[in-house]
Amino acid sequence: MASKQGNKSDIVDVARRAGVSISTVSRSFNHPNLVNLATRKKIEKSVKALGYIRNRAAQAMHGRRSGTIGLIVPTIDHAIFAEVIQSFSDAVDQAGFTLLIASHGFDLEREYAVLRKFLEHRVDGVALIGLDHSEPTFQLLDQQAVPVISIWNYEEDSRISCVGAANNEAGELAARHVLDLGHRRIALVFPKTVGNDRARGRLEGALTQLRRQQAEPPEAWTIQAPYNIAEAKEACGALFDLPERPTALLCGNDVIAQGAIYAAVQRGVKVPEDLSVLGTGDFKGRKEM
Amino acid sequence: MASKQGNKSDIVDVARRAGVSISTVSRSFNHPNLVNLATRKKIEKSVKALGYIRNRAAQAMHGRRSGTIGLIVPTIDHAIFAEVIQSFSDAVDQAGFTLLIASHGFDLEREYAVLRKFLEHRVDGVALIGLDHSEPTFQLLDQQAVPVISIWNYEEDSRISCVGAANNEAGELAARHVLDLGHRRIALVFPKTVGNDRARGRLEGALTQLRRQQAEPPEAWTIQAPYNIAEAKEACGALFDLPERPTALLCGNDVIAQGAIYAAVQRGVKVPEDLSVLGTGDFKGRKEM
DNA sequence: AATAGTAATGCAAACGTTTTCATAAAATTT
DNA sequence: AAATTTTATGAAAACGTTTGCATTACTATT
Repeated sequence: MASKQGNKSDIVDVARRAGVSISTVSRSFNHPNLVNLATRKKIEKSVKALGYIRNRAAQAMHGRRSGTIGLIVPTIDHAIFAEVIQSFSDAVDQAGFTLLIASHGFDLEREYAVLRKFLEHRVDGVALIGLDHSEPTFQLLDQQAVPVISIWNYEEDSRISCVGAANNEAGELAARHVLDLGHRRIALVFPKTVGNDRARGRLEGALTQLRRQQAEPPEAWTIQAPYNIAEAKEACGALFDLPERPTALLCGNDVIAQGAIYAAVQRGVKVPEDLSVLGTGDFKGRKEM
Repeated sequence: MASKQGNKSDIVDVARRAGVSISTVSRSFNHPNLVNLATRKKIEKSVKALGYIRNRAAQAMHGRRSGTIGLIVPTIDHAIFAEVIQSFSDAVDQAGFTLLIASHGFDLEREYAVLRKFLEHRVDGVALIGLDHSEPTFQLLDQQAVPVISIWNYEEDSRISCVGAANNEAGELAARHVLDLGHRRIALVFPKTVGNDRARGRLEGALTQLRRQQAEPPEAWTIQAPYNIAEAKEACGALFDLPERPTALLCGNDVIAQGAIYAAVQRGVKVPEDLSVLGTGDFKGRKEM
């Protein structure tokens, strides 16, 4: 075995063993074409023998890149974020970078703290989720001039580069669709919009469009429902028990839409014959069974 | 505004602005009690004014810790792993460390590559999932003497520290349970065991126990099913169509158990009256609806 | 009042690399 | 064969910190 225990060989050791200078060793890593093939082989051998592993920390100190990208999410343990993280991770990996990750549990102060930590590690770039961030976060970001991108929502006039869903547009589109279908009595079922820019955007978009076509729903037809099928079902149930019933439901997300359908079925309201239900999202249908 | 653009202030700038030496600045970060309160205040002010952010890379170079922990998982986008990652992340965070993460898609060579990458970043510790790793991975691990832990399965004689389920025991326990219930005609439905140490462990444990009590199932009663309710249902269906039917089903996981129940129901076999079904895992019941 | 501790600070060496500049050797041109 | 270019290498300065040692100024002890 080539390795003794507790060995932490550095570039100097490698150089000595290969009988060359450390500059040559460094060069053979970073600009292999500048060093003679035979020399390179010797170095490679020395590296293997010593079990040498380069120290990125030392590299990073030279103004070179740290080779890391930071991703800050609200939470990891949620299907939708897990998906994003996976894709992001794959891309980062493929580019030869390493991914730093942290979750803040929807707490913007923790988000700021995490960002600082990442900056201490000199990440070469950061990705955040969504466009709602604290002022200090925004300031830190452009004070440090670190490349940053926001994933999740798209807004024309965002303070940082972003890629994601254009929720306002989605809402408008949804409203236009049911209107085009001929509906005039349209109810809106959305989750709480405080601290939920997606829902807010969709709701605003939908309302804008409905107003534009003189189909703004009455107070009683704009209700709130949590992100939870059972509770959404209940909330929608109340809607059906009103004297005047809407002919279409615009739901803020697919979970609510699902609940709405169950509520309708329970009351014998036929979907889509008696009621149109539109969800926003792209849930896959139930695959199982 | 205190910050100009493109400012990359370092500890020297901070020291100069505060009118102290860099040693004092460094000390005020790392051993605040060794520096006079008034001085500390001055330094703090200087830090704020310059928007200075410490460089962990430079710190790491001093043999100090890098402040990072690496977590290598097969895949992120899977509920069970996402849960583990979330918990791990929280713990790492709380300890003031930063989490490096990577997934290898069940490819042990990629796992090795990722480990190397993490080692280049001088992680202070690594966590892996499961106990199946390539020989080079194991060697690298103890050659570099990096603290390592495996999450997922527990095995007495593991090469690396581990914490997780003791699958052999789980299998034995499951078998003992149905035997204690009085069953003698017990079938086993497990996923493929190649490359799936959990399933293998459980199956082995179960078989050991069944043999011990002279209740080893006939060839036809030991079947394979994929991790998928629909297909598991089908696989189990075949089992029920045999001339001689088992009275109990030992399933390798909860998904299979679910499929088994559906298959039974479909054929009018009553669970648990006519058939006992035991799954291994801790799936929550269906919450929705 | 002299002495011994203690508290607060600075100097300079170290950490493991990369990179600029200089130099030697080899290959090419005249 | 001399002059020029190219190729391969090394010496040493930098990167931004931490830390051991030395120094100074106080504070407590005798």
